[in-house]
Amino acid sequence: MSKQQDLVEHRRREIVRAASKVFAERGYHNAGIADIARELGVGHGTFYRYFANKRDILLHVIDDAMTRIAVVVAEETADEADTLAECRDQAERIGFALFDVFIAEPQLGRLFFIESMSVDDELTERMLNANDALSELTAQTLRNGVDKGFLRADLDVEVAARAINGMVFAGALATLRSVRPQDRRDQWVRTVTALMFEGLAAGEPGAPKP
Amino acid sequence: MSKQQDLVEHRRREIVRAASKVFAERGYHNAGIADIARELGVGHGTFYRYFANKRDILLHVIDDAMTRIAVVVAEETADEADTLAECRDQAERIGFALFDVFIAEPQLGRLFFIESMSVDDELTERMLNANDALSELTAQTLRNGVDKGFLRADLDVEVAARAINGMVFAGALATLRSVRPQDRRDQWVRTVTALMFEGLAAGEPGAPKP
Amino acid sequence: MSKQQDLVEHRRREIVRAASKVFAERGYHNAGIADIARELGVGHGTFYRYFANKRDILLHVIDDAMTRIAVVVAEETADEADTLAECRDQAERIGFALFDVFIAEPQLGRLFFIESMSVDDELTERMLNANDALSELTAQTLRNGVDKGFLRADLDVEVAARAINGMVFAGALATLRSVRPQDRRDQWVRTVTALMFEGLAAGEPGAPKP
Amino acid sequence: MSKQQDLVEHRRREIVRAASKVFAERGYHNAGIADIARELGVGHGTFYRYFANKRDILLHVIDDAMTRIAVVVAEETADEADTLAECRDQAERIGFALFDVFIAEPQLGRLFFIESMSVDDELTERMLNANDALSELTAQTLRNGVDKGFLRADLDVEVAARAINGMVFAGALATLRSVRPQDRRDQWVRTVTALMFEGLAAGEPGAPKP
DNA sequence: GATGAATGAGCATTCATTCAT
DNA sequence: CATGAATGAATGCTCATTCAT
Repeated sequence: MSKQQDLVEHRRREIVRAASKVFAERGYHNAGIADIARELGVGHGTFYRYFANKRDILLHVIDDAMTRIAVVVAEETADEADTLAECRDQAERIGFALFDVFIAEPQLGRLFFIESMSVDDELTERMLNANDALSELTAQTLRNGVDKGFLRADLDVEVAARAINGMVFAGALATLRSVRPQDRRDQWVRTVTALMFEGLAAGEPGAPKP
Repeated sequence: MSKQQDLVEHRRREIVRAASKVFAERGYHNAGIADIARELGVGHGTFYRYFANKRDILLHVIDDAMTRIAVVVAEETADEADTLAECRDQAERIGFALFDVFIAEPQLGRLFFIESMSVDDELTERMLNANDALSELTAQTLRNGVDKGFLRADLDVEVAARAINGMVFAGALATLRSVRPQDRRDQWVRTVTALMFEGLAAGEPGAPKP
Repeated sequence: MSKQQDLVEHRRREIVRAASKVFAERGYHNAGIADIARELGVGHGTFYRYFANKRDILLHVIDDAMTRIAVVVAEETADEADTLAECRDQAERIGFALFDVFIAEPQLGRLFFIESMSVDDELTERMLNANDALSELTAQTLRNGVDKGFLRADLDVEVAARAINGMVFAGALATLRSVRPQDRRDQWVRTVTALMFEGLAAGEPGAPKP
Repeated sequence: MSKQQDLVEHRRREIVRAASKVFAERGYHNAGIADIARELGVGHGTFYRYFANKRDILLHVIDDAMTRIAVVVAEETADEADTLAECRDQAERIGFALFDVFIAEPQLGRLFFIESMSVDDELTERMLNANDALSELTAQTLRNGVDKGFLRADLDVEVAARAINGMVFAGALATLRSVRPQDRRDQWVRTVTALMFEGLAAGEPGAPKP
């Protein structure tokens, strides 16, 4: 009984995995159920035993991707930093972790940023909500820093959070192209962290504030 | 003869404009040639007198979008800043200008970031190249600042440029959702500029560098 | 403009005609859109320019059949008979006319009695309603006869009407099988009319024979 | 061994019973093997141990239905009537018996008249043959009456038999719709019998009434 | 024997593209 | 030049049937 359900769960995961690959490679619209079937070496009728329809598979593919990303971020966001240095370290850790996720599964970026946005309004909305949720995580971290006094008091936390996430996403997208993405990881994370915390300006004492 | 060509060019522009609207509203894959035809009030056979196929129309739609964005950015990037303050002003101007473009044509964001990435590999590649080009523009500006000494000497210019563009894109995407995007413009631009130039850290004298 | 619409109407009729044939020959469920297309010598996409889907075509096929039957029956039912002899004549005329319809289009019987009943509940209901309507026509004729005194006063008009229609349908179904149905027409109509008006019982004095 | 076969026979009957119900409720084409399996609470692979395929099950369902009808009719047709009154009584008995069968199993009508005719030519043919057989039973009864002189000498026995069966079928179909079919039984049988034996014509002297 | 997971033939439907008018 | 009727390739999905367990 439990074995039965394990088997079912295992098969579902296999399908989601294969679909992830195919959707990422060919895109949701250009990929046919037949492609996923071939990828998995099963008959295409088999899908419909595990998922209601093509969109349903994508939904699970996206959920899967989202979960893996959320887990990483949530893990590193759990603890509150008490000093600027801790906060900076935390930011670097999140950066490294996220990069590692996207490097480990090059498909993830495409699924997450592209395919999920081009199917229908409902799914797009869902992704934008997910984006909001991730931004909120970042915002909480920033808010903590503002409250504890080691981040600017006048920071627009929500906007800054979104902007920071935008940098992270740009990094993730950059991995889509580079042949050896891991090489750029340290470079990216360090640069973005520095940009976030110290800004671009050459470090004169007492950098002016608006 | 020249009048002929004007007419043709005018018709082409009309089609591109209508297709922009329809593709942005429904998405490339969900939009049919018939939808664009209806939007324009012409027979759908007419398209094939001006464009080779559906993809070809999208290509021109994207080109059109890209051109409008590039023009704005190039305009503001033309002059070289000589001081940090000038550079900061320039950054703000670019930010405002970009926001204005995306606010004026809410479709633009969707076309540029989403639809253009989910058609086929060739077009995706093209968009990533366009992204590279935009990043290079930003990078030049940064490089100028580094050379003139008012930006950090140790800045990884390429990565920073991409990260900054990522923030800008995040802002553009944010306009996709907000009902009154213009309200958020100043907020965004100021926050991002501050983040870029001064960083998040509360301004102690002599902020530490890595 | 009017010519345009004529063309459309003509095409619709052609499709209904072809579909009638194919549905009658192979049955609704066994017939594919491709079969109808082949019958008509057109591409199967053409259907979907004129009808929403397969069921929609059947609906029109049935409507068409029903109309042709209703017209015949209504025509002959229009006048009220004043004497038994007139009523008998009217019955014979209806019988002949119906037979002629079913003989002329051997498909009609199958479509009307069989295919229309085996698609879905809604359509079945519709056919049973149509049957009710036909029965009501018969019932009116009988009621007229009862009122005028030349039909039994104690006749259960509704039931008798349905029973009579049952005989007519049995005749129509009989044409489905016979190779030369017209040969049986006179036989059937005379026998049924006699049965209706004089009954089976051997002729006691006073019961007129044809 | 005999016990084995009993078990097998029992299972076959269970399946036929369940299939009767499901086919009658949803129609042959709309019913899936899975529906019958669910109805019976067994795995759907089980069917194929007892029947060759879906059509084979229907065949047995129909046979079953036909047998139950034929038994009733044959039972009442066995004895020959010697007088008009006996013949009339016999007709009423058959009518009552048939009605009772269709009332007891509302599914029967649909299976017998509708589903059996819309699967394929071979099965349709078979049903028409069964109809012929039933008509022949009726015809024999009529022939007996003609021979013995209490039915019209000039009766077209074959046609009359079919017409009479048509009335009976119309009654059976009427039960398909009515919510409380038993209420209409006596009405129907009396009206049809009267129609059969005395006709519609107002009673000239000598025409007996029930 | 019983089961139900796997299968793939089969089909309705869509829509970009063509071309006769 | 413009049109839209016609087309058929392409594809998602269903479900009867098989067969390993």
